[in-house]
Parts: sequence; structure tokens; C-alpha cells
Amino acid sequence: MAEPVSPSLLTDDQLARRQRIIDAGLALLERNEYERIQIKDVAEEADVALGTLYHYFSSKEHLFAEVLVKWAATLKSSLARHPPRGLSPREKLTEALHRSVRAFQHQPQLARLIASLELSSDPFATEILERMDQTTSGVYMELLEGVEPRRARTIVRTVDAVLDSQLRAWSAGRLPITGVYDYLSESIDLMFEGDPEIKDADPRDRSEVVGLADGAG
Amino acid sequence: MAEPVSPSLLTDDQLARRQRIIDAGLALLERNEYERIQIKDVAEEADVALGTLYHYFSSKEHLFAEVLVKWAATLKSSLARHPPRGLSPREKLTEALHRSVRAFQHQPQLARLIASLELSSDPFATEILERMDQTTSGVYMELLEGVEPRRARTIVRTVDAVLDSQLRAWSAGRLPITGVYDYLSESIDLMFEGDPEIKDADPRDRSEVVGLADGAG
DNA sequence: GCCCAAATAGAACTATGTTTCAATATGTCC
DNA sequence: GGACATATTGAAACATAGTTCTATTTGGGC
Repeated sequence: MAEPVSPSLLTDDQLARRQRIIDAGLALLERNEYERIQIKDVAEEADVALGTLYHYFSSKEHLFAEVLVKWAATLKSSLARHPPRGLSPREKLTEALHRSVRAFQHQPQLARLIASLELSSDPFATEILERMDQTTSGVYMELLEGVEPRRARTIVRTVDAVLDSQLRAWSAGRLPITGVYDYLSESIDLMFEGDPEIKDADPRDRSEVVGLADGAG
Repeated sequence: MAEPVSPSLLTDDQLARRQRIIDAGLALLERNEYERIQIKDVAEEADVALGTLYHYFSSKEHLFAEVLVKWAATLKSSLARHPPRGLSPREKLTEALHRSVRAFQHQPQLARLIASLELSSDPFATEILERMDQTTSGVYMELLEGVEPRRARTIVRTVDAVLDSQLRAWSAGRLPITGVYDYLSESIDLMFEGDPEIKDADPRDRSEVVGLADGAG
């Protein structure tokens, strides 16, 4: 776990190589379980030497945390390009979450990956996780425009926990994917129960939905 | 991962030895991180040979899943002995969850353990996990007497997810323990918002709060 | 063309869960 | 009470992967 070089100090060439490694990780994740992917396979797929890989990433977990970031970035930008069309905050939130589930459905290993990373002790990995957490929370918060902020934060935290938990159960084979959708909807409905179903209060002031698709690397 | 012998076929002597191994695991968990506990340490602590340990448990994960069951059983029986005194379902649920958090607080490694087990592929481990899940859900459901069953189930699932998620964050050092208590309360309040705060509808029919402290082994 | 940092290849190291095995003990059935 | 199955022991061997090391090569800038 030696300190890897900081991305900000790299030449374009090196950045490209670093990116190639991340892409290789994502590619392998599409056809293998995370735990069964060997670091040397990633190096091979990326066409770099093992030592090179460790030159850029402090550990397997650090590397895959960056893979996760990259994947999340594409998800976020897709969400930003086609914002949920629901009228009420509840509908928008539901739509956004369902879209997230669909994304995971196409990449089942990502759910396992997140679970693994949450157990990691590599400081780079934990830092990246936390950063991602804040970004996704931000995305959801924006959909809850008009909801009292304190309440909105609780909703987001809760819904995030449910998403995480159900995805985990699904990826472990303990729950069909339909269960994930259903339970999520049910939880959301529960939290908005007795709500006057506020329609999208003020469609102005929407110029800056940015800050979602960056931060990747 | 050879099939270990089934507990139901064991002599008292063997059951005692098996139990000694589980106790040893729990004891070690009190002073070490789960990941850093070596199987041979457990064997040593339990005063059995390595081969003996593997005679009873198919893997490290299987063993520690049983450790978890044992721990959960004591928690459950404590909850059964002193049922939450809150008047409304909301209060009872909050009290029960806070008590769970306190239990984890005394055994921080248990939270990590659960997270690890959820990633395990040992069939014994997953079976045990699922069994535990159902039992804890059952405990919470009983506290929601008077709440419409479908709704109660959603509440339990949601609250369970939040507990899990916050404990995970805490055990990874990403959240202070006070945050766990606070977020849990907030989530619960949110879900009971706009509720007529049903007071404990019918204090009769309470004779059988059993079935909580068994199932351990 | 020289120099140095980066990259390479792959062997070596390490840590641990798991398996094996021969020797010994235990206990049960006839 | 002898014999046979089963359990236990202890230690060594195995297997797998992540990580580190080292000798060597490459390539861009002065």
C-alpha cells in the first residue's frame, strides 16, 4: 500500500494509461464476479505490467473504487441529461431510484463491489466511497425541491439505505429484482404518506443541475 | 468446504465442543477485528485441533455465522425479557432499535461481521443469515401490533435497512454512534408522520412473545 | 547521446484459509 | 473386553491472491 502518484500530476499519456486500467477493471466486472477478478487479470486486460498498476493504485480496492466512480459518473450524467419527468417530488424520486436499480441490473457486480468496498480499510477507497455518497445524495436532494430540507435529508438517507440494502439482498440471490423495485416504491410511498403531494413548486431556478457528472477522474 | 456434521446428530459431548468453538469465536471478536482473526486462533482459544474445527464448520464464514446467531439470540432474549415500554408502536419500535444499536455498540465487530457474511458464498452462511433476518423481522413486527400488516412490513423492512446501513457507516468510521441513533429516530418519525399515534390497542393476547430466543444452537 | 524517472516482466514473498495424514484416543456394539 | 468406527490431534503441506522486489528496458527533455 505505498502511496500511488496523484492523478493531478500526471501527463496526458499517463492519465490515459491510468484510465485504461480503470476501463479494464470495469470491462472485467461485466463478465466476472468482483471477488474472482485478479489484479493481474486487470493488468493484463489493460496491457500494463503489475508494477505499473500498483504505481497508480494503492490496492485492488482502491482501483475498483475508481472503477465505481467512473461508472457512477456515467449514471449521474445520464440522469442529468434526462431528468425524471414525474410531477411531484415523490414521483421524481421514485423514477430516479428505479433508474438506478435498472443500471445496477445491467451491472450486477457493481452492487457486490460497493458492499466489498464498504469493508475496505484502504484510505483511498474509503475516501472515494464517501465522495460518491455525497454526490448521489446531492442528486436525490435536487429532486426533492420544495420539500422541507431537514425532512428531505431524512428521506434521502432512508431511501438510500433501502436501495443499498435491497440491492445487496438481490445481488446475494436473496431477493428477485422485482422485489427491489417493489420494496423501494413501498418505502417511498410510506414516507410521502399523508403528504399534500406538492406539485413541482417552481420550475424556474433550474439552471444549475450541474456538478453531477464530474468528480470521476 | 466438506460437509460438516449436522448438529442434530451429535452427542452432548460433541455439542459442547462445538459450542466451545463458537464461544471462542465470540470471545476473540471482542478484542479483534473480524478480518484479523485467524481460524487457527479460534481453534487454539477453543482448545481444539484445526481439523476438529473444520469437522464442525465448513468455513470461517460458516463458523462466524453461528457466532452471530448466538449473539443475536442473547440480544433477542434480552429484548423478550424486557419488552419495550413505549406506548405507541412508534415508541416501541424506536426503543427496540436503540437497544439493538447499544448492543452493537458494545460489540463493534458484529456489524463488520454481518457485512462480511452478506458477501459470503458459503451456503451455510447464507442460510443462517436468512434465518436471522426472518427472526429479527419477526421481533419488530410484534412491536407493531395494531398497525396494518402490509404497512407494518414495509416499516420493518425500511427501518431494518436504515439500521443496517447506518451501522455499517459507523463501523467503517464514517459516522459517529450518535448519528446512528439520530438518523434511526428521524427515519422512524418520518414513517409514522401523520399517524394518529395509535396507543397500544389491546394489551391482552400477549402470552406468546416466545420464539425469539431459540433457534441458536 | 545522456540521464533519470517511468514502465516492464515476472519471480518472489506473504498471509491465511483449507486439506491431508498418520498417530492416538474414545466409545459403542457384540 | 476386544474390535471396529469415529473423533481428535498436531503438524505439515497446499492453494490462492494480493503485494512487493529487482533487474532491465524505454523514452522524453536538456
